[in-house]
Amino acid sequence: MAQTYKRTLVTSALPYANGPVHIGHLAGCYLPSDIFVRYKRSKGEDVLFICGSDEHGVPITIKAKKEGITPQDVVDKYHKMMGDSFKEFGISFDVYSRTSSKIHHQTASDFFTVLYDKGVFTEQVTEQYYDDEAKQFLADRYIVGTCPKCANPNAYGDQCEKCGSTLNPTDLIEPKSTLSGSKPVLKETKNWFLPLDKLQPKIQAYLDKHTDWKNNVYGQCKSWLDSGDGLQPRSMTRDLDWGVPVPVKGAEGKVLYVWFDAPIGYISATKELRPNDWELYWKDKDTRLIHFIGKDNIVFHCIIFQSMLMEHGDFILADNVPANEFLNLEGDKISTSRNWAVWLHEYLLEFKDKQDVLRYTLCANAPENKDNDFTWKDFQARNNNELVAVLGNFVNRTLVLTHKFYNGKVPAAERYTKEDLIVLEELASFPDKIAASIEQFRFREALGEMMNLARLGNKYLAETEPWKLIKTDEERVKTVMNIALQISCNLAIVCEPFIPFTSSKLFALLNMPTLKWHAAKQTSNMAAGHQINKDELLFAKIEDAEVEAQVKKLEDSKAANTSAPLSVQPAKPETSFDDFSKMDIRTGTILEAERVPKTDKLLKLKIDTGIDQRTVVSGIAEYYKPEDIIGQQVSILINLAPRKIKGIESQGMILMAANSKGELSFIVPTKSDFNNGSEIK
RNA sequence: GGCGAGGUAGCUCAGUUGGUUAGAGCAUCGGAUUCAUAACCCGAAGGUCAGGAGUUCAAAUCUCCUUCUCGCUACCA
Repeated sequence: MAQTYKRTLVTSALPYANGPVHIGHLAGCYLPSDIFVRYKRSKGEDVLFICGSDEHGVPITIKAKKEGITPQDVVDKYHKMMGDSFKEFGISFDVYSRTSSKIHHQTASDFFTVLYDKGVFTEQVTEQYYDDEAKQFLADRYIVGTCPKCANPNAYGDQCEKCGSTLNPTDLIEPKSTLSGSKPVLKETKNWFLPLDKLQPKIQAYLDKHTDWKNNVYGQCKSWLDSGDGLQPRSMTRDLDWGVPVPVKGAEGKVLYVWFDAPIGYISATKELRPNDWELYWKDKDTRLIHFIGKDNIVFHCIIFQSMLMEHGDFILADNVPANEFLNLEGDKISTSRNWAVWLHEYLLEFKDKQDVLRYTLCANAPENKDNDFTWKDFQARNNNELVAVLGNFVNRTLVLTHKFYNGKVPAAERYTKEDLIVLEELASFPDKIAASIEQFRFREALGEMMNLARLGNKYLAETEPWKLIKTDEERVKTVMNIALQISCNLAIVCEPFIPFTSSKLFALLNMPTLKWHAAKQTSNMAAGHQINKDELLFAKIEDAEVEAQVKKLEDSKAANTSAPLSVQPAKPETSFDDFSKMDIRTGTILEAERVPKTDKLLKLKIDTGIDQRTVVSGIAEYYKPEDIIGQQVSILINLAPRKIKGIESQGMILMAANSKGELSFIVPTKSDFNNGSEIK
């Protein structure tokens, strides 16, 4: 901690180029990093701010396929859209690059080669699904099949989106390639793994040096290291054709794992920005590297990427990784697929030129230590009660009075009273206070301090009452107004990291050039006789109707989602009667039921099948309590091969109906005299 | 079930190595005021610090148990 650095390299998580940017992204990492960087720049420090689009990975190829365009088309579209949004909101990247660029491919490829030549990777041959028709291996996302848990026939190879379970492609019942529709076959393939298990001691030592990281970040890293068997080797290559080709002989048709490739994007973007001296920022011990991310990226940045850098050997490691938690919206998780989000490009259509209002609100409500909720009501309140009433109002009354008394010319401070000196001293103390908070990544606190400066101004005016004093003591009023103007000017300086648009507007109103951080410690930035511009409001009130419309918009999209008929899964491929009749399904009755210890979903059932009594383990504990289902009639597949689950041999499968929410229900005869062992056919 | 992060005023959050009557902003109520976007300024009210037990002269802060929320993870034939 005591270390001092000559320069800072700030990276902000590379957004994935398959959708527009929403407020969660902004609050999570782009706004905090921007505030941090703007502050550093204002202090005159050497800082670079790096970002770009993450354009590889399977979801992009799937989206492309769905829309009938190429992956390049997809990333071109969103790269531009995201870049525009960031620019419009004043996120001041020094470079906004992309991982599909040539320089990135080269950089990532070289990086891999270095690790490969050093023998860092372990090679491992595994069986993966292969599509014979399309002649390629299938990424998890390219395989759909029936979810073994909720019977959703459209589960992906890595996850079922209906019930949320994490899957392996081999878990799927009736897997199907999304490329050709054919049934994939298992085929051997070689991939290169980063042996995180062996690197664990090094990573542990690295983390031990950074116990000052935020609780959520440090805790989550520890969770990975300490849980179960510790870190596991992870494949750094994938059988896919969209990405950076693996630069190894015999690796045709393979690309780098997107999480290997993406963080290297920070390096290539730096190269792009500073072709000649980029290494200064990545390889010099005097550089401080900071990754701003959201909490979903913690493991990749703190463990995997740092391991890569360590093993490469030439690079510095991150000094801090300030990750924010998640921002919710009106009480619900932000969701792209449910359209439960505030999109930046849409926001600006309805709140033109109000970038700073959103920046302010998101910073004030940033999920710094725990998940937080964004509500439109709060957005309105922050604008009306804080930006308008405190900051805007102070500046406005200062400007109005200056024009009224002095035709807009800054009066000279004639003689300071004791009270004046106290206010001036306090005024000069703000930059350091705000800076201290920013340096600790406490942006909401920093923002609060900034507003306190405006409060100081309002209080000063209320106490000195220049509008009254002008009738009795004109000389005194000059000093008072001079001080009020100095406060306004210093506000323009210290508010810049948070609300840069307002800052430049305020500098313009004051007819002042943009001043840097150190000037905010001065109390005489505005010289006597200086002419200010005509007063104008910094912020406008936001009316109830405006935010109500936004809430309604959200409610509408929620209604659209819930009123939409529970989606029905498309039919599976044709099967033969023979295949069907191989299954022996009977009615049975539950005799006993108990929870399987240490699981959330499993019940151990004893079933009378009419033929015998057998034990079945079933994942229905979330929907049925053991005591409620004793005597319950069920349908059971009895000739399914037995399988051990949590050490218990399960001899059959209870058939369940599953709706699109993944909820389960027993299927039973609707007439009474169907004894155990009745065939279902 | 395991691991991690949280649970502090109506709302959003601070509370440093345990130390006197637990803080801030917003909202509420009262007062003052009119330069200002019914804004500002002053003041008040509002908390068994999730619950319980323990350690201590002293606990929001340390230990244990219970409970709720979020994230990761295991189980689903």
